[in-house]
Parts: sequence; C-alpha cells; structure tokens
Amino acid sequence: MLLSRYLLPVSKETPSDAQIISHQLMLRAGLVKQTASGIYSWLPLGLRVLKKIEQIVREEQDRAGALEILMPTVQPAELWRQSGRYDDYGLEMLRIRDRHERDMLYGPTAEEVVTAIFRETARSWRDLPRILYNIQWKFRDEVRPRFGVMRGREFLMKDAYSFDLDEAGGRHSYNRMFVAYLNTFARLGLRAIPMQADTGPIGGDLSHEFIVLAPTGESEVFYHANWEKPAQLGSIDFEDMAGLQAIVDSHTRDYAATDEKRDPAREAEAGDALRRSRGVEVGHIFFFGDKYSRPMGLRVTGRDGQETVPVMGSYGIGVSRLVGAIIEASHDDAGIIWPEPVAPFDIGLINLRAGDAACDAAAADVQARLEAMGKSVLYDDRDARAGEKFATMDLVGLPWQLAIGPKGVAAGTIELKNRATGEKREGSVESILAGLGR
RNA sequence: CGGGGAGUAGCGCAGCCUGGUAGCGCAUCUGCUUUGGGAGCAGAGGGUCGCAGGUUCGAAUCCUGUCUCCCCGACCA
Repeated sequence: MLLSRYLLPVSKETPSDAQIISHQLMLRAGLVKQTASGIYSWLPLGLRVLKKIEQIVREEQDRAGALEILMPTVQPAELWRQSGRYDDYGLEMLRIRDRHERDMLYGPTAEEVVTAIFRETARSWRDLPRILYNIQWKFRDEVRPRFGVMRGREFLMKDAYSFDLDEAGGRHSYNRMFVAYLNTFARLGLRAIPMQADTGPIGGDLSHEFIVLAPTGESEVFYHANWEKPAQLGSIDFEDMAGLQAIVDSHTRDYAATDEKRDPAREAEAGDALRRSRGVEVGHIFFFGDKYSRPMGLRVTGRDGQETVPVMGSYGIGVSRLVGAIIEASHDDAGIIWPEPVAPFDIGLINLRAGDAACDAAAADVQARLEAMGKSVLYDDRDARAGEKFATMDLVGLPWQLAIGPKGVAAGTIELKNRATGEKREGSVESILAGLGR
C-alpha cells in the first residue's frame, strides 16, 4: 500500500477528548474517528487491526468446536418478553419502534435470539451439545461512555452460546471456551488472567473474567506471581473432558482477583508472591443453566424419550475493546507497538529520498519482493522528511521498519529496525529480506 | 442519573471579565533552498466563533434557552 494513496490522518497533538493512552494513540495514529459519544468509525488502518483480531478469535472458536453464525443487530422485543428480560434490562437497552409500531431493540447481547434459533432447530439429544457463536456489533447505551473503544456504546463482540443436555456437559462446554480464550489471548500477544467473577444480572454460578494486565488498565487486580509465567498451551484435544478440566484447574489454581473480589486469606497465603497491577477486562464467560432455555421453551427429547431442558452458557470477547487493550499493554512514548499477529501491516517501508529515481526504483523493488513473500507493506512514498516518516511509522507501530536511502542504494544496503526492541540491522537487500522471510 | 468543565480553521489553543466586525502554533497548498530521525525562507487558502432567541447603533464577548462533547461518581464486554 502506498501511503500517498492511503487514508492515514496522523497527528502530533493529543486530542483533548482522549484521556487514556490507547484512546489518544488510536486517534493520533488515525485508527478511528469518533462519530458520537461512545460510537466510533474505523478508518482503514484501524479496521485492518480489528479484522485481524476478529480472525484470530474466529479461528480459536472454530478450533474449540464452536460454529459460527451471524445474528441480527436489531431484535424483536417479543423474544425479550419471553425470557422476562425486556422490562428488567433498563435504559442500557436501546429501544426502537418500527413503522408498524412494533417494539424492537438494538441487541446488547443475544441469548434470546440464539435460544430462539436453537429452539427451532434442535429436536433431540443427538442435536446436543452445540456451541454457536457470532461476531457482531452490539449496542449498550452506557450512561457514561469513556476510554475510546474500551468502553464505547457500540462495540464488536464475539458472543458464543453453549447448549448441553446436563450440567456435566455444560461444564465441558464452559471448559472448551475457557481454554479457547487462553489460546486466543496468547495468540494476540496478551497476558490475560482468568479471574473468578460475579455472574451479575445474567445469572448462574460459574463465571470467569479474563483480565489483560496493562499498567494503564481501568481496574485494579491482584494476583499470584505464578501468573507472570506465560501460559504454555500445547496442542489441545477439546474432546477430552478430563484433559480439558485439568487445564482449567491448572489455570484457576493460583490466586487472581479484581478489586471487588479480593480474598485476604488467599492473599496472605500468597505472601511475597502477591502482585498488584492494573488490567482491562477483555472476556467474560458464564454458565447459567436453564435461565433462558426454560422460560423460552427450549426442549429436546432425551435418550430416554422424555423431554428435557438443555442448559446453557455464554461466552463473550470484546473484539473492538481488544484493540484498545492491546495498545494499553503495548506502547511507548513514540506510539503503538503492535504484536505481530495483529499489526495492520507487517512492514513499514520508508523511502528516505522520494522523488530520487534510484531510491524510488529500489523501494518499489523491495515492496514488490516483500509482497511476493506474502508480507503486507505500508510504503511511505511521500515527499517528506526522514524524521517525519520514521515518527509516523513509530506512531502507527508496525513491527518492522525498512529504510531505503541514497547511501544505501549506492552501497546496495537497506536498514531494518524492529519497532518493539529498537534493534537496527543494516545489510544487503537479499540478506535483510531473507531475514524477514523466516 | 448526581456533580464539574468545555464548544472559536483539520488538531491544540488565545481572545470573552472591560461589546467595535477574529488571532497564534501545528497541519494544508505554492515557490525556492534543503534532505539518513518531526527542516528554513517567502507567500497563500481555510472560521455561519455549537444552535436559537434576546439586549444593543453594534455581540465570539452580555442575558435566556437548547444541543453536543469531556471529566468525577454509581453501572458495564
């Protein structure tokens, strides 16, 4: 991609609306534009990141055996009356009336819709268990949106819903999602800690929040030092109930709690190993039994020929929030530092003397060769000063910066910088490209 | 929803108290000089001062209403 043809409105100045670092950097790096309070438009660079995160979330859901569907953003109030939540949900739900005076709503979550779908498709125990998920925009009319996409009113969420015959099965589904979340956050380059959570208005008795550690995170968290070792998950057999339970057990053994859920006894037990940090909630999983299936009339025929009410769980990841969370966890004074799996482009290519025929040709050649290697390249071909180009690349946080200038062209060399480590390497075009190809 | 703050050029701000027809920095455009980590000089474009009423000869400035945004609190993926 040629930067001269891209839409990348970067800014040196910090927008006065933004308080936290991820919000400031997202605006300064031209990732998003605010459209209304808590509502954002995604610009090209930000959208690439959002889609990369979405795809990683999708792959890990698929791997865990969940099935992707797509449910509507606008839902009929009728379904929420069936579950009994229509009157309970309150002002957070954006209520809409259509031209026929029917009560509609912009979905804040999708338990009702998915239960209705499953009610009409599942007939017998053979249709269970199933986990359905979708990645769709949600709207919650927060009283006070803030922190940019971290707490917007409109947000992209992956929400999964499990249907099982009994509680043991429900626990297995819960464990599938638990482990899928560990894998997902690890792939995103994040250290996320599962913490025992209140089940809140959604009900049920088995629930964890996944908290990403970030020094500028919004909530305070306390955890055992063992969590600082990154989780090493090998290949997982999601069908192995006992094996999955063992993984979950090993990832819930060490103490970890949010501010509200602190346990003085366990903290004393942890002693010197107790750590205190800040974090951002990026995922939340619940098992809630027949809370929705029973009132909504979801029934299947069991092995014994009798009707039975399936049990359910729901599992959310804030996809758009993750963009902010990753930046909170990974930035420096110069800007964003994207973990490679979510970076909008793999490489930022800087032409230090745009307009110089030899430099232009060399840069175009390098770009073509990188793209032939399957790398995505943002090529700064603008007629601007080197400092401005490097600063822009630092701000937008691409993992690698390649610089080509007259001296390098004369010597047949090119300079590579790693955004995260700051390490620079100069070498022949061939050797640098070979290094990037690995 | 309670408390506080702010709307003036794309961004960051001054001007408002003490009314007199809008300014600074960055960004943008043109030209020249520059060019290996946010250049210099010269010039240019860009604003219904959030909106609506009112006071006044005259309103960015004073008064009233209204909309929007931000912060603190309670609530939340």
